[in-house]
Amino acid sequence: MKKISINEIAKEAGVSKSTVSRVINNHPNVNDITRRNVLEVIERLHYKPSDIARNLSKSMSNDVAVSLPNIKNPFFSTIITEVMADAIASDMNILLYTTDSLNEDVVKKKEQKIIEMANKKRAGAMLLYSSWYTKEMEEELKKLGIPVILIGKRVVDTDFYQIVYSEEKMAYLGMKYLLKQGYRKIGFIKWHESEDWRYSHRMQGVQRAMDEYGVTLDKDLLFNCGDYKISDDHAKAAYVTAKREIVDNEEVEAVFALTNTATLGLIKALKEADRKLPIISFDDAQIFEDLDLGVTCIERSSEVIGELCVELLARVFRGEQLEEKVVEFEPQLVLRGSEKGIKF
Amino acid sequence: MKKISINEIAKEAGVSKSTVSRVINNHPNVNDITRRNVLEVIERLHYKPSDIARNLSKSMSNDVAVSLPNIKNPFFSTIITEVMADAIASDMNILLYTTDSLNEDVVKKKEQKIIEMANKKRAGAMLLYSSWYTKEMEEELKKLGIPVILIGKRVVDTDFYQIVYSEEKMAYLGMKYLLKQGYRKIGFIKWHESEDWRYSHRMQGVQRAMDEYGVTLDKDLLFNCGDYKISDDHAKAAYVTAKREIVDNEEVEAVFALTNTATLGLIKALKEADRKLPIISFDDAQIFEDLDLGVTCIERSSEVIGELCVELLARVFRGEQLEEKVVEFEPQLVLRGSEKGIKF
DNA sequence: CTGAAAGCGCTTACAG
DNA sequence: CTGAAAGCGCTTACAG
Repeated sequence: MKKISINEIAKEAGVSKSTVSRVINNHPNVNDITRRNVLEVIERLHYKPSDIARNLSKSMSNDVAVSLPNIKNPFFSTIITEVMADAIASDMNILLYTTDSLNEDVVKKKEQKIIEMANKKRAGAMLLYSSWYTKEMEEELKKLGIPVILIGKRVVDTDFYQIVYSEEKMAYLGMKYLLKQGYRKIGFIKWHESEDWRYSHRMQGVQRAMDEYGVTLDKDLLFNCGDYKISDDHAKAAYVTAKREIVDNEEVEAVFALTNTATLGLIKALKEADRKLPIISFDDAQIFEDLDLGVTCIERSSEVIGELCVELLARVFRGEQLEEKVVEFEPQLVLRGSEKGIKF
Repeated sequence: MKKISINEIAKEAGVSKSTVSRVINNHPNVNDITRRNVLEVIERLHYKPSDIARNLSKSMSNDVAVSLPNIKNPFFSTIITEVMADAIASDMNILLYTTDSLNEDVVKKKEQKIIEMANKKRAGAMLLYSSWYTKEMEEELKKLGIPVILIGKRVVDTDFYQIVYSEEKMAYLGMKYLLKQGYRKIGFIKWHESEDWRYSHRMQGVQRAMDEYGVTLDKDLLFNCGDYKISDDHAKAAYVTAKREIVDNEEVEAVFALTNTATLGLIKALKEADRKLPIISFDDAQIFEDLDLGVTCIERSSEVIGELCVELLARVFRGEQLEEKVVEFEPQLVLRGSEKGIKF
């Protein structure tokens, strides 16, 4: 079924398509009665101008490409939700892409494809959270020739806008608190650095806190989930790791889970063994509250980040050049009790 | 920064744009050496053909509009994830829209806007989950003139494809099991029918099971979360409701939570009061497993639904007319222990 | 195997 | 206030 176009409207209304275009775009210089007539025809024929034709002719775009690791993590779904609400209100469309993998190579390959797709779509802006941001990506993104907003850890060598939080500072905050509580044999649930650069930053934060307290890292207390290639499911991998290595480990006095999903897996394992270890979670999760688990965590507010994205996006779409290239967040330690021992 | 177009490539390669177009689209009738030459230029100039120009000229589209209530519910995020993976692999773009509200009027207004946006974008297909599907929506959707796939409860009077599950049957299954266990004073956490049609279907299922057992419904055991307009957050609303009306209610022998999010809130409230009531959840949730809560539920697999969407979408995009307009799912009762009393 | 030309559905100076 | 014409960046018969 063929869509009706501006030509049919023009013919039906007995005017040129220039005029139709003017009324569609609310140009002032249109005779009132002409306008009303055209509007009536548009209404009657259910005509909706094609964004694609319009974008082509104006060489602009009303969609923003959003690339995220996944959408199941509440952190990301919250961001999307915020951005979405504004997008719909502002007549912008969101082209959503997710990579959905923990494998660095897979992710990079997908991201490359995603950038290419956004490119072909001639998106007007791009929002990107990449776990492994590289010089090559920066180059690919630059070729888009559109404003890009990077979310996540700070990238030193970039020309794009950034909404950042310091992974290092977050880990530092959590670790320092545990040390302050007097714990010394602290275990870490993490992935290999090679699997995710974020963990190396987190470990730096841990290290900084230890240095302050004159404590040295005990390699035996680093529990790498990556060692068990069980699943792409973070929680499950952490669960297995905790079950095998932590639950019966008398050494461990407390655990710092370096991911909110890992925290979930850890809790499950501890619960099964009925071991009420003190734990702290890197990142909060709605579910912690829903289930009243009293999980102490280092929080970065995805709502706030979402709002920031909305704001930046709006301005950037208007063609504004922003002064501040980088917006940084202050993470916060939220005490809920689990730092003295998790309850189930 | 102006994007380079097919014209620049043609000029640079010393051929016409027709030829460039042919090599882009892998037409067979191109001289091998011409092709290689053009390819080289394309590579060198980082040329990516514009989807928007191409779509306009071919009067086709490579994006699918997806409209969902929200993206935080695992049921929906799973579906998107499945669809996404396939979309990226097939060079299709997903235009994502969510309504994010529990208010019927708000949702309807947003959906109208969403359909209009998809229309202007000239999307090639649409995937839609609507909590309040109406005749008017059907009409609006028809005007799109594209294949539409409805997910959710069965709509009797529609020409579109449907991927359905029976809410009635699901509720029936859960209720029947509780009755079979011998419970008679069964409480329900639900919303008002007026707030969401799904609940009326669910209550029909409940009724059918009761009829079979010759039991009559006790209105005092219907706990409507909608009565507390606390929050758009299902879990929180259910938590408050349960806390006020269920936790200290000696009458109640078991609870059927008519939403997975409600189940979460209920568990939280029960846990605070340390009341180990038997409960069943309508719908599963990943988190139940992650936390090892042993929640018995009626499950409909979002993975399977996601795969179905992918398959239908692929065929429908190819212009296929499918025989089967409706695909129905069999819900399943998954026993995990909470039907005898929730553990925390 | 290749190019000129028309067309996809809009917008936008330019005349009038 | 309005229309004819060119252009946005592609594709696709139609000739050759």
